[in-house]
Amino acid sequence: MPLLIVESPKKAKQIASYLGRDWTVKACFGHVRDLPAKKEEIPVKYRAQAWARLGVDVEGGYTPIYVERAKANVLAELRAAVKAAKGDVYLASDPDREGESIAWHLSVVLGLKDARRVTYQEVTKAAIQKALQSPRPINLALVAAQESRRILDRLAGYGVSPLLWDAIGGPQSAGRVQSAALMLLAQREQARMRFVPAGYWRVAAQVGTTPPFQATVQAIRGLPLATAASFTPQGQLKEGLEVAQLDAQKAEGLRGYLEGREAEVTGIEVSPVVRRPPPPFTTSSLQQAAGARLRFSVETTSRAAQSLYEQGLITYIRTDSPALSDEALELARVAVQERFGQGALPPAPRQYATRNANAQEAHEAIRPAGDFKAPKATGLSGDELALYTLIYTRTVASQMQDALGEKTTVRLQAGVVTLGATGTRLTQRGFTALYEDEAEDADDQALPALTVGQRVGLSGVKVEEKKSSAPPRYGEGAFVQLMEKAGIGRPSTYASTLKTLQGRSYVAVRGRKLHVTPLGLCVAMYLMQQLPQLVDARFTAEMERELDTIAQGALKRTVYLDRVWREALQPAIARAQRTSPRLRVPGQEAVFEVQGGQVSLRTAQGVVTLPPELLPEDLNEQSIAALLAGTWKVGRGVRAERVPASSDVDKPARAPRRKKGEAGTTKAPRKSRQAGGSRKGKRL
DNA sequence: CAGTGAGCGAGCTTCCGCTTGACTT
Repeated sequence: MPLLIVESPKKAKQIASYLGRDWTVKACFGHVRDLPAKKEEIPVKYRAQAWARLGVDVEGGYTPIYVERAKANVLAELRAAVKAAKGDVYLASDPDREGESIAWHLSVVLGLKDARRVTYQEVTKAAIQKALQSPRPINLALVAAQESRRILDRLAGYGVSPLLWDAIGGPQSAGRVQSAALMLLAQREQARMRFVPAGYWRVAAQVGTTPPFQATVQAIRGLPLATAASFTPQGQLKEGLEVAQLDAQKAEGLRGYLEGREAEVTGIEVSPVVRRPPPPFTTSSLQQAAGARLRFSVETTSRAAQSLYEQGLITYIRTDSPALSDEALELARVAVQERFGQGALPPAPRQYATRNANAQEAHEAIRPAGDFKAPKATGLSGDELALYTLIYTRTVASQMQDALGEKTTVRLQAGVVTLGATGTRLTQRGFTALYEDEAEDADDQALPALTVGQRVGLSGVKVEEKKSSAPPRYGEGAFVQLMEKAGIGRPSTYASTLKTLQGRSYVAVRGRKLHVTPLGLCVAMYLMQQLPQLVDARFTAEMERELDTIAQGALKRTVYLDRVWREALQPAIARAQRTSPRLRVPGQEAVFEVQGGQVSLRTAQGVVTLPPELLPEDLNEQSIAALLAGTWKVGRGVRAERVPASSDVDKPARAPRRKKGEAGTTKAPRKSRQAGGSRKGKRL
């Protein structure tokens, strides 16, 4: 009886139902071998080698040591199944670089002579049967690309981390993905600390039509009024920009000038607006949307999605492709037709392509599985119902018509002052019909019918001083999307990278935003100075290009690894200073110092060890004085948790217990270090 | 003489990516 091996047990069950009793289908649960993680995993015969710690013979052609990683019973079951199949085995791991590698490791571990590799893009009976008819040998060039990736990550991670043990102290870590991610966050944090806000004024008047509408001052004597975009991050007016700047007195004068004055409509522009439905979900866009709309953390989303997948309600959850299978396109179109009628459907199904250059597209989009159960029919509740509804709605919406409308821009002249207003009106709701519970854009207003030359009255003039704001900190979802765009990490690792950064206390979540801790800033700055190539997101982009060349058979693995290791990383590690970094705190007369994994703040008045919950945003003159006096407490001088905006009120209520858990995650590892650190517990 | 404590030295920490339960708390 032939044997088919796939990665996921869920998929195995599905495929077994297609193939019937003539086949055995087994899961290998992902990778079955890996480099040894720690000393006791290194086979005894290698332990004396200088390179043994790395698990890769860097002197002998980068030969890796592989040890079995899978749970013992998994491999035992596979071996028994291979025996029963008399070697008639098909390897159907995922159709990407990692999947090819898994197939190769399986062929070695299971002693398969002429391994038969099969791949398919969608899990349907027809696709599987077709795939089984054309098995091919394992693509060893693609395996070499994966092996290069694995070795590079090991050399970078295990090569650089020890520098941090010396320079920072404690169980610190560095890696191609986590350090580049940390750097992105640190750069944003630094940009915020350096940011100098600039003041500007917004002046708006009510226009006395029926209905009335709001118009804002655009220009005075033809000179545009300064806005946030007129200033540099240093708070200076941008070079060569001529704008009108107000102060309190001038703004008040302008108010008096406009109040009760008559204005003339001098221009009306109407332009068409087309809004396309958003594409079906990938791992990263689902995490982003669930964060924004349901206020889920990345971890909450991952957990709920995994459960929905296991219940057979949605397709595979770790994917970088927004594409829908033909079957799914049809089911989504049926759902649209049943609810909104034929008119809501575009003539042809909409197919979506990824815009991500690194996408491997081994799976389709995240969508309802099977027969597209309506959310109400699933019997779900709580987080899972909310997430399923989000996925269902997004999938169905993706097969609906565009929303069409027109945007009207009006210009008014009142003496020397030019005012403007815009309004958008939808003429065809299209997919937005599915999102009717949504609040409209705050800027959108209905404009009355106007004609050029018409005279209208201004009243209720409001002047408001505003400040340009620093680039915002990332929320978890937005950051996952940034990682994807930068090409660092994979759908299966976005959540765990965030967890690693928090577990190491480099990053903390406060008010649903990602903050870099003082320790994270010190680590990032140290790496930036000593190993700039590692923290550069372009390192990964370059790696991906080279791996592609290896996969095409046009570049030798050893040649590439020599270039990144022997000629670049290894000498940089050898040259690196191992002294602890000092980091000036922007805007303060203070310096971060770090010793034994502990960050202290040094000022002219003295030195104080920073409490673990202190974040850079907490530092100002008052808090530094309190720290030195030993009276600082978290929450003092920190804005209270944001009260939900009114538009959030109708969203599903979130259980408060989760917030508590999130706040706790950053504390535990630090405590263990302070206690002397012999605790072996793995938190990650 | 037995117990205590200071001081010293050795050993440890770590990567990324693929997949799920089986464990506690």
